[in-house]
Amino acid sequence: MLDYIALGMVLHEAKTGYDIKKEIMMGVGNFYKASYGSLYPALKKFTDKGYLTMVEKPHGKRIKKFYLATEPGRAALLEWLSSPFDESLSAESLLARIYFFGELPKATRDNLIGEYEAYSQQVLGQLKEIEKKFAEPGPADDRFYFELATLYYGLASTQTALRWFKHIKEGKPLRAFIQHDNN
Amino acid sequence: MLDYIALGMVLHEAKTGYDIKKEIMMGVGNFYKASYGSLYPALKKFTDKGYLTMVEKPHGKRIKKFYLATEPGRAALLEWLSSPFDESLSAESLLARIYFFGELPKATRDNLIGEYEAYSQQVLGQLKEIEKKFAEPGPADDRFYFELATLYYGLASTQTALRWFKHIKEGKPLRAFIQHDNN
DNA sequence: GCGATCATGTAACCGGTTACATGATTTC
DNA sequence: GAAATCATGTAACCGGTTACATGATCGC
Repeated sequence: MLDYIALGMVLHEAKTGYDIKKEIMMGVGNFYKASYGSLYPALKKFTDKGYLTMVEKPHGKRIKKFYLATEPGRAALLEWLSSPFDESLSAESLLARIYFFGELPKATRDNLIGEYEAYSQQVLGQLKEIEKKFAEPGPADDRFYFELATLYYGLASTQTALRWFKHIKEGKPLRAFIQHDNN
Repeated sequence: MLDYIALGMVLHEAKTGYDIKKEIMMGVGNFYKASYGSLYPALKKFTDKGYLTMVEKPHGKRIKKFYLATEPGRAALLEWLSSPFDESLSAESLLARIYFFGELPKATRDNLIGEYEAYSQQVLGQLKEIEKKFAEPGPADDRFYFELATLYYGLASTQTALRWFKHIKEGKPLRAFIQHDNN
């Protein structure tokens, strides 16, 4: 996953490993962290594979290594972005893909977001099933309070995800997605 | 992490590895998945450490192994639950801990939830800073649409988390946390 | 000149997954 | 008696982190 994220960061501009890490922190750091211990080997791997080119530029007494995506690299990224939804994909993986969705044709990404949406809808249904089972007795809210609390967190997150998918599929203005009132 | 989650699942009742896996799926499966390839070794590790007892019960031609937390095991779990917040903790790790918060005295857990809350508040501030930078120009919402979209997802999730922390710290009824209207 | 930060990497470790292996019990 | 699922494990692998090692450049 880190390998593709790094690749995505150098589609349009050559960057050093150091810069790529900063870019990752700023761009997807919200839900994904990278360390040099995995980044540099990943860059080497994708360079060996032909997905990246590396050019060395002297900078004073030192040599900086600039990485840039090749055409096969770009193609590989698009394929990664377009690969069909699979239940084993983590939320972070989905978010990382969507980060680069501007690279995909609208039809493709709408289709993919639709898949994510369908799955979230399914998860929501499952969580609601579980909720029903526990909520039935009525006053037994005390015992299992925290066990249930995490379930409700899941319900809320899934609802938010669903709302977000719809929002970005329709290309609505982003600021409208969140509440700007309190705090 | 799996080791502690498994331990938490056998605080009050002895279960087989197979049962523990099902319990994990039902209880925290929402945000955490376990596989046998990690579960069985984890059970062995904590049994060797004295955190779990294992008793074999014949069942027809076969022997089932039932695991149950020991007193040191319970103490270790409480210590894990109580360990102070640390930025490197994942959201899943936090949720898993909170799942077992019913085992902690109210003062301790309120204090911990307060720490989580403070950190989320800080994250929210950072995300809002980034948002401000991008939102400033005004009409440049088209380019970087998906890059920004993940930022707004982060903003919404963090807001939800904050609302949830406050909700459960006050012990409010859980059903009141989510919107039951649409769908 | 000093501290921050730029800059690149390696080695040991770690928590986990996947695939494999095996077979008993239950349900129909 | 077949299929589902109960039940326990191992071995190879994998994506990553942590700690270590090293040194140059920039801003003050």
